[in-house]
Amino acid sequence: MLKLSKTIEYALMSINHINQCDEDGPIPVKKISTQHNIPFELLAKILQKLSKANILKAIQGPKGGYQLNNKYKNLTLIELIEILEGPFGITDCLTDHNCEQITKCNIINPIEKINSQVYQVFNQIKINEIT
Amino acid sequence: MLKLSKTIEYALMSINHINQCDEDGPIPVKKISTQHNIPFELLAKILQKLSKANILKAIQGPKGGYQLNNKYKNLTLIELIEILEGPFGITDCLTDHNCEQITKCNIINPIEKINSQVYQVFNQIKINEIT
DNA sequence: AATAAACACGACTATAAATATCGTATTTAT
DNA sequence: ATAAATACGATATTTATAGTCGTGTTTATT
Repeated sequence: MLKLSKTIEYALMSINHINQCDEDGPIPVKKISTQHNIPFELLAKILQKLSKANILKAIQGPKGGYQLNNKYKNLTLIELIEILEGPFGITDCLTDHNCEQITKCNIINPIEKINSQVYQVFNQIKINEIT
Repeated sequence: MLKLSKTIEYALMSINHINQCDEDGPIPVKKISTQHNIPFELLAKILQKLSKANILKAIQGPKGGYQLNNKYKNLTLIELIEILEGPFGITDCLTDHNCEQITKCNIINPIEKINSQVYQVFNQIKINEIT
């Protein structure tokens, strides 16, 4: 509970990997997946999402791979999470509105307080600064 | 991902319920579970844990139920989480140390930073104050 | 003493979300 | 033309959470 998903971990590892790479050329998924022991197909999909969100730039064909886009420099943790997993919320009722307890819920206020505090923390964390 | 578990939600609802109850006598699980549409057996277990941790006081026999203990007044969210779910950590590697990526992990520092920030937030949240 | 209303608790099952795999298509450097 | 790469929907597997069941214990009330 309250775990960062593997998806987020793999994304952070990849961004960090690409960022710290000496070579200038694009980095293929294969390199990242073997070096960090991440399932290839799974990682491929994650990087595709980041590419669609313009965090990474995809280059196809031989000698292709992924590069960091400028947009990455301002990327916050909350943005990364929402790109990969949709709207952020520490309970389902904050994003989905299908709650068994809704009629007699007596903790919606505390939940919202906690949620906004976590949101704030993640909103202040820049991927650029922590990796 | 990064969801508060139902366990925590149910615990918060119960504490809040007991706290706001007009009657002075102990509140039986049954009342809380029916009023908030929470599975009885599940809730029973949660309250048993809180009782073992001296957050609640259990009173057995007819007219029994649960009352708040004084300890509840200083209870933080992080304590509640750890009572009900064990050591807090936003990744398994921070608590379990069985990680597939351990040899080539390049994000342990960022992970630890994020973890300690969330920990701090939860450590400052007093259940007493938000409910 | 008998009864019934409550808590105590280990073992088990079900469900949903996360994780991982598979198959096929597309792009492009050489 | 070929091979190395991304693109992506569909499916399968795994895991953690959520929920159920059965049995036992305590104690107020009669």
